[in-house]
Amino acid sequence: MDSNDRKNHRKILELLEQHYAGAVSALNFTNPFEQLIATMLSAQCTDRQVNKVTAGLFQEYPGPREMAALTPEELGQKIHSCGFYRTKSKNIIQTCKILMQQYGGRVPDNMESLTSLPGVGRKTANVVLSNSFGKDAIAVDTHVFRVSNRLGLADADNVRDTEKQLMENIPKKKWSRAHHWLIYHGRRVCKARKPDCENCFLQSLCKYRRNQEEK
DNA sequence: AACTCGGGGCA
DNA sequence: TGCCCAGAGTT
Repeated sequence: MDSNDRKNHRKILELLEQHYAGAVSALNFTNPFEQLIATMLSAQCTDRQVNKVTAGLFQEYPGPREMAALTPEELGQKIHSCGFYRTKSKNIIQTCKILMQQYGGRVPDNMESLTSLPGVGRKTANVVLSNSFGKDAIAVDTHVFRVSNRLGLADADNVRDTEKQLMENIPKKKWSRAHHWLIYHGRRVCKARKPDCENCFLQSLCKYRRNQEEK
């Protein structure tokens, strides 16, 4: 990590911000409970599908008390379009019951408690911690992992190292937005299978692109 | 590491 | 029609 790397990181972040400044995440919730449930729903389905479901869902069931009273069949019907609905409804209802029984109806604000909830893994926990509780954390999903590695914002073979390196390489002020930029870039341009390097505004700064050209 | 869960959107 | 999606849990 030398001054050239830092300069490169800074340029990449500037361009990401410039390019995606207007892009707003549909999965951004100030309310920790809403953030938790929306993120649990978002596993392997598009943000649009989640967004379609959540508005009405939170209107009708604003907290764990109300949501815990649903049967898996009832909730499954409501979240059907998000996929994996049987697993998700079962986990969400059980999580709501635990929130009521063990956490006074509130969402815990630490990693250990969050990941002990059924259906809540490290990524979901970090989204809640950083987004709704203002904790120092960056959630790393498949897009963030892949894109940050390709760009050289991280060089890691596991999620925890990516988290650490991103927190080192990105100014804290930009963490939550950078998380969104990387995901957005991963969906539109830096795709897993066929990255569209020819049309990428970061190609001159990208480590992956350089490596490809050397081949 | 390799499964399973899954309906919906999109080329 | 086939492929893939803001993951997590089990084997």
